Amino acid sequence: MTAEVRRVRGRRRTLDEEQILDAALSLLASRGADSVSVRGIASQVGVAPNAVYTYFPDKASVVRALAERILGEIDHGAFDDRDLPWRERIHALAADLRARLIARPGAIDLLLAGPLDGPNALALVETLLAILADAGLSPDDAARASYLLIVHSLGSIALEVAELDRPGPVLPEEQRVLRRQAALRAVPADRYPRTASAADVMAGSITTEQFTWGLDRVLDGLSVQRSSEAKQHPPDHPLRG
Amino acid sequence: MTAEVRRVRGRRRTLDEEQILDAALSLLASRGADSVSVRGIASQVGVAPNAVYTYFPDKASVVRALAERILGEIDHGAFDDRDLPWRERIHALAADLRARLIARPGAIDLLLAGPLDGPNALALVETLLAILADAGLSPDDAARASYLLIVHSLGSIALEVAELDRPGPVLPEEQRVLRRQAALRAVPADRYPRTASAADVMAGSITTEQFTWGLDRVLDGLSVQRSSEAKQHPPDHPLRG
DNA sequence: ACCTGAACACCGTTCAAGT
DNA sequence: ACCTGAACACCGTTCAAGT
Repeated sequence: MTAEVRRVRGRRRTLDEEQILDAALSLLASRGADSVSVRGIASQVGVAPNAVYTYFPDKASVVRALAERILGEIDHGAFDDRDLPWRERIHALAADLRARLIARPGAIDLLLAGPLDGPNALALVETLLAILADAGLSPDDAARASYLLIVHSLGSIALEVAELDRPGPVLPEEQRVLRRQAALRAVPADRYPRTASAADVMAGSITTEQFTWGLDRVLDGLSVQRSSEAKQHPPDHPLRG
Repeated sequence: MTAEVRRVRGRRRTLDEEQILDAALSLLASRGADSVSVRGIASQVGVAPNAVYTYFPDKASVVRALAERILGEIDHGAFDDRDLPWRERIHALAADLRARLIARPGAIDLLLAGPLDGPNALALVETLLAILADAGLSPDDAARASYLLIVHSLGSIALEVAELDRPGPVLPEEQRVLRRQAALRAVPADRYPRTASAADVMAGSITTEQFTWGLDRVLDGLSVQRSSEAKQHPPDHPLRG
């Protein structure tokens, strides 16, 4: 019955887990993933390095909590409007995730540092499964599809972030494309003829537009598979609702 | 005319770049990505830590060279048989890449640590573009498609490696699925009903079979896009050849 | 119970010195 | 030209001690 934790003896807590994660997030935003160190966090909150170990057993668990917290910023309620077409809902969810992770380079490294098995990661999967069920996919198809969509989204983000000059402030998309364009135009056409002549298109692969295009191709692929394997419910006409 | 570099004065080189990369690769295989340190490499080749800086300007360039070397292991010649169906050629290429990177956990982190702009990365893109051209895609479509395929492949691999208990030896696929299954079966069904009831299917998402399935969905998506935008050349009947 | 100081075993990198 | 020893500024983590 006593859910409250008794802290009778000894010093009061000067911090809590959230303040530690706040500090870590601010370091991540300002100076990149490498600066998210136990010592850096400690000095950010004004405490000795080893005081962090009062709240987390090791650095890995701080990183896990940080990844969870970033995923927790997503408002799942924004994507469960079943009146909207399911493709739109998935696009909105993916775009939201991408915008958040690109804005905080280094965050994707934290997410990919371990299994995505926290409550907020599971909530994200659950939301995706709900949308895919509304789209008419069977539970098994929806499970496979949700993983494929996560692979596409996180994979795109990881490749896009890998192009950044780390660390440093995030340049606007247009400038990043121009840099990539310059690099790709320097590709020797004698050795890489196809790459060289497609340089400008390849440079655009890190844009929002191409991310959306790729997502549409994946969704097309899922629709093809669905319509050929389960003809009893045609596309965009879910059985339920 | 004198392509040979003159080394008249001073000590002879006791090493070369390749030996450094050999040592780094063996560390990567035996003790994971974290152990690929300048000091670790140096002691592996039996030299003082700072001797590495004779061959590489900094650690980042060692990592770049290492990523390039891993991509260089792929035998592109194995995928340019134009008598084989293009889907098969892409599957073979992706499967080869995946097998190499899963066998060496940590390698995917090195690849995603910076831009994929080295000679071997470009050669990989060039090979993909050639296959996609054989498939009948326009140069622009092929460029977009090649990036999408790389995103899917590297994204799958990154998520799969993130599930591993790092560091340590790579468990066989079946055992990794069983571990994941156990974790997913523990998901509370009241809060995550869809995830919980799809636990066994979700557990299989890190398998070769699911990787292949996902790749097929992406390829389906590309085919849909191609057949609706360019009906002049039907699927699996390239214009050329 | 929580925080500190000090220490241990690392890390990347630089610099002056030796050959 | 190449390698070394020593140093600098880090890192994660542990441990005994103080309140």
